[in-house]
Amino acid sequence: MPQLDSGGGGAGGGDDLGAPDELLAFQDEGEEQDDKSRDSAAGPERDLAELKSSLVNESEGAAGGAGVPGAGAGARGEAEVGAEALGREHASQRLFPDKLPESLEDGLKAPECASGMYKDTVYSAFNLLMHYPPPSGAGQHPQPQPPLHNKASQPAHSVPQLSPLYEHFSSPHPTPAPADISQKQVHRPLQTPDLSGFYSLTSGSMGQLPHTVSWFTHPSLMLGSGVPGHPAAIPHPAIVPPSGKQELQPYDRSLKTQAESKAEKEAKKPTIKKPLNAFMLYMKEMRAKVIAECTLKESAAINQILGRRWHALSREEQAKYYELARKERQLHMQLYPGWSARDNYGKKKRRSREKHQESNTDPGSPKKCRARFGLNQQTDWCGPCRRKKKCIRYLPGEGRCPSPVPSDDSALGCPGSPAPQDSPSYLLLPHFPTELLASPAEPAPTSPGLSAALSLPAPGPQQTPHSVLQSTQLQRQESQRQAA
DNA sequence: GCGCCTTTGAAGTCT
DNA sequence: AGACTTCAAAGGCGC
Repeated sequence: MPQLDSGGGGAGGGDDLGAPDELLAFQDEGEEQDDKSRDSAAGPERDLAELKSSLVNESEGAAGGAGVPGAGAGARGEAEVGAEALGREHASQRLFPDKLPESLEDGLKAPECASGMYKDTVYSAFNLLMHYPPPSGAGQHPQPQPPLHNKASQPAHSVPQLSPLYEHFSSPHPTPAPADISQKQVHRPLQTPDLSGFYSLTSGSMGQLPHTVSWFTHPSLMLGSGVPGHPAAIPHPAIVPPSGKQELQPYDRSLKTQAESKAEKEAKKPTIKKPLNAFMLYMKEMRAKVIAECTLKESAAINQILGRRWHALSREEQAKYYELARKERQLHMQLYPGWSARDNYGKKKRRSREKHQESNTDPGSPKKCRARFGLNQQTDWCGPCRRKKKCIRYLPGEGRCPSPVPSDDSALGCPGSPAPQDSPSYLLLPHFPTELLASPAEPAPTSPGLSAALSLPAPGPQQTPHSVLQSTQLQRQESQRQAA
């Protein structure tokens, strides 16, 4: 697997957490070609890669011109700009006075400005943590912040694209917490005997983040509950209160047994979210743009588009996000030394293994059906209506799909909209805009930017990012031969 | 109101 | 060790 070039300032850094911040190979058969084209940086394949990038950039540029708020700003909370943004802006101006006005996509567009994103995201934010002066009195008595800007008056592009963690901790007014956060948020660290082990950084981490410590202890960052004033009490974007239930009244609580209350406490523990990976950071940043360009709101479709865009990104562009994600993990690790991803296992979904097994044992389940007909489990819809959830070919009472999927792909498509042979799966979404069904080579006139927004590949053998679908077709043909 | 969808990546678990 | 599973974000949608 290709590793990030150390020269990219990336994963080769000595302070790795051990996580492989590597540019994962694409899942399609164009992987080798992509790698070769990027490695050789010459020839028609290189041109193609540039074309892809230009498509992405073009669409993103169009989005920026359309007044789409900076994706990061869009992904962030709505009303948290104000003094926070100004503070960041000032800090960034101090740090990178020459780059501040440039938007993130500017940094993405221009290879020579590839560091621009770092300036606006990783480094500015990280340096912000390092250098931004804590409020006077070691952060104990902050001066009231006058309302400096509202969002409308704050140019989106002037707001540095900050990753959630950096963004949050660099902000005097962190991501708005739930109104009842003071009642609900009981930090996991506060329930551990060793408070110092969590939000207040260890001595080693303090050495690494000297200025952030006092910043973190800013009273405005404190939770209203828990240990008032304790430096460990820091609201955090990665910390969410337990889903929505009101706490028991004291009287009710008194009725609970100790074990029950303990179990409830466990259940009500706020969840420390996983740090976002590179793709998640990218999605957060770009979602707003895609929504604006494609007038889509369905996240499933958006994510498919973003997934393709992600693959269309150059290694350097992806490296920025890998680096950002790496620093996110690093900071997350410092903030929550004892945290493990396992802590959140089972909290999000009750989609248990038994459920999966049940689904697998269901002869008409989509999974079974796709397997039966050689369809890809991840990308293929099962049946004429392309439903993921239920296999349309499953006939109740018969318990199994009656026949293999015909070779004619139109059988997979809804009437009147046959699925292209290599159509991306997002084109199969039920509510996908019809204009997006236009040929990738000939974008619909009504939405010329959509093709670019989707980063649809130019026709040609070298542009087959959805090899999954192609392999699916091969599998399908194979299954047909076997059936014959 | 919960869970699914959909994406990639990280990390945990299982075999 | 490798395969598999879960969870991060997001918002519409189905049940």
